[in-house]
Amino acid sequence: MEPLQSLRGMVDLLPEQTPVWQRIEATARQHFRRAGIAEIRTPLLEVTELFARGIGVATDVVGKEMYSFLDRGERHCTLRPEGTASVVRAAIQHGLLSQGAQRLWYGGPMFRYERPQAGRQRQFHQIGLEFLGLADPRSDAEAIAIAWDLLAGVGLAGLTLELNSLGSHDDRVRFRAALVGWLEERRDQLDPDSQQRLVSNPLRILDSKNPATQALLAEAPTLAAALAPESRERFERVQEALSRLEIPFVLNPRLVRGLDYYGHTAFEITSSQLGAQATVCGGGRYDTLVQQLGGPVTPAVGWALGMERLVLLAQAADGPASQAAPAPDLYVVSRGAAAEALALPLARRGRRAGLAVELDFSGAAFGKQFKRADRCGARWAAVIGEAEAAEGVVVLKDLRAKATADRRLTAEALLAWLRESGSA
RNA sequence: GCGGGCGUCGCCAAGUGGUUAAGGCAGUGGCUUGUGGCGCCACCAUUCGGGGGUUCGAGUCCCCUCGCUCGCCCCA
Repeated sequence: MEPLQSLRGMVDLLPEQTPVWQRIEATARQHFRRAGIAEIRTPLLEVTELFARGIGVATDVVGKEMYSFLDRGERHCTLRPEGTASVVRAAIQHGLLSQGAQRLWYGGPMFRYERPQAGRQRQFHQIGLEFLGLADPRSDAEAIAIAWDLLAGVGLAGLTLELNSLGSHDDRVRFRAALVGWLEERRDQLDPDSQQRLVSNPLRILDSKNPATQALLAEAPTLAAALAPESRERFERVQEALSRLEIPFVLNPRLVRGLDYYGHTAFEITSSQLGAQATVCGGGRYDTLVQQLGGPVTPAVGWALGMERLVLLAQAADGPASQAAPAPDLYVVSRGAAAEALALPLARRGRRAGLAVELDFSGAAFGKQFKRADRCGARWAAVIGEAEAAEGVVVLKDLRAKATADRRLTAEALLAWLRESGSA
């Protein structure tokens, strides 16, 4: 029989990795709770049209990366490639938007059919934040600050916050025309990818990695120059707010987010330690999305951060040592039918009393069982052999001490003693 | 979707055409029918991701395929 494998790009998180994830998730929850942000959970599966309308049909995410299929009822379904569209859909569907501003967070798996590489899987995990109904430039800064502090809370340093303004819809239309006009005249100097994008998505040419294209772009009209006075002022307010929070940022005029719904503030938090996929967190303002999905006119800001990339950085930051599984308080060792019958009940009583208890079913030589007890880091061993079983007693052995005398106690006395000694 | 690298035991890893595939860790059994962390002994890949081919002979060469990985694209 050929053993089956997980699908390409679908990764198992084994027991030794799970603690890092839990730690990060706990940190995130804590930061959200302090900031008064409530969790929302939405389905992993949505109608395909939600993403087509929300993210934009012309984007790569929608065009070629979605896990889409027809269900038994002939509905077009898609495994969510990102979280924002679903959150907005849910907020509209349940009338959350008529109850005032919503400060929400979500977390969980997302799916994108791409070639896996460092920091990128087909099923990956994001934690995201969405502020719905907030227009104030300071809310952009607040959202960014929460991301920044959360990342710091996980213990990461050396991150860069890159900031840009994409302006209003009108600003972008104006700029796009200017940029396309200018680049058309120099089409032959563009790399093939960028030539393609001249028609499909001209703004994306700005963050081309091609050196020649970048050199050319240095002379090109800039987005910043195309911003209307109100847009520019708004962007300045965001920067002021960040400065007051003492959050350092770098203006990056080439920063263009990939999804259609972004306007005005756009930002990314990047790390130089991640290889090609440097972005840990990305987000921005999306004042038109809610309306586009059939809801009331509602300003919004949000971001998403990539768990896999965060885990990569956290592991690099605090090394592999912090991942040790928590050691049990008590390890139950038994040998002989009568004794073995008592082991599980004793373990359960211990657990009910609040102790972390593991037990050995092997019935192997005591030496073997002690070896295992020792390896798993248990503080104490409870030993039941033929004699103890007959006497209704348990031997408590201190695994940390070298030569402390063992104690012979009843089960009750043993558990009481452990509780008092502070092991629980 | 496109390019580069790689694929030998659960993990790490020798081996680069010649008869029998090192070693370490982990695991199992024992030295010690009932007391651990050390030590010692034994066991643990008829087989080198899979399938074809070349050859007297292949883990070692060729082709295909699958997987992993890094990069491009894109993005968190």
